Amino acid sequence: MNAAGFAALGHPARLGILRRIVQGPETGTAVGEIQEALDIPASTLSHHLATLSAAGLVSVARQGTFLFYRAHFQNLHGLTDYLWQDCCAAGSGPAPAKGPCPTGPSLDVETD
Amino acid sequence: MNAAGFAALGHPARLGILRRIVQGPETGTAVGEIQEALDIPASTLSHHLATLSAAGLVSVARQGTFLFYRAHFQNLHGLTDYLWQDCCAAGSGPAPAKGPCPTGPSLDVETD
DNA sequence: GCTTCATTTCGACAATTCTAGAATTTAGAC
DNA sequence: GTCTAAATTCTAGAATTGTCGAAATGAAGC
Repeated sequence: MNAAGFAALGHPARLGILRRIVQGPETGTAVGEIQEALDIPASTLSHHLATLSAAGLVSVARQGTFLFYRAHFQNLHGLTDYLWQDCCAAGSGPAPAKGPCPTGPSLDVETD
Repeated sequence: MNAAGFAALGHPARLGILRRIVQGPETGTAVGEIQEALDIPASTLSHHLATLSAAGLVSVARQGTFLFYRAHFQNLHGLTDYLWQDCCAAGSGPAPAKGPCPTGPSLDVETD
């Protein structure tokens, strides 16, 4: 189950899609907006969104003809929580230990 | 670059391998030990270790005929740091906010 | 040098994932 | 009911990843 979550993040396009969703309004981001911003063919985008959704990393809600995708933060947290439980089990390195909100946005998704 | 890291975690076998390495001694875990513990054919295991290594999640050192794999915690941290910078950029949900070492080991890798 | 052990590389096949155009579904407006 | 817009599903080909036995490599010990 966790592997599926990481696998869903393991593609530059999906990382970019998730980022767009995360940085969008809390009410969700429409597929068309993502498509326009990232310039991905609609069917390909839909496929990636389905992968993210199946992994529980995003949720979707319809509003008229639009579908709004929102980040599922709880499951995103769960994913890294899992990783740090592993790390801490080894007693190695001081875990993340980051405050509620560290630096800020500064990510290169397509720098792959 | 980050996508490769997540992709490396995106396979149950590799998650199990990493877990084994992380929970092993800080000096590293020999391939043979991992193989015996997880019962994976040597060539398959080697392939997965190469993937983890290419993603920078583990490092390797030879000692005689043995190869000892160790977790590269800095890069593991970097991976989740990346994720939380994304999340925080949205101003949503209180980031991980976990102390240095939370609960403990209690993971099901193969529960997939 | 030969042997043995630990691990990787090679090679071949199966399985999965990625991509994207075309057809379809869903919902609202007239 | 028909039209239009938004997004998905269908379909298929390309590309990548996963699996694993067999052969090759690297490092000791004799």
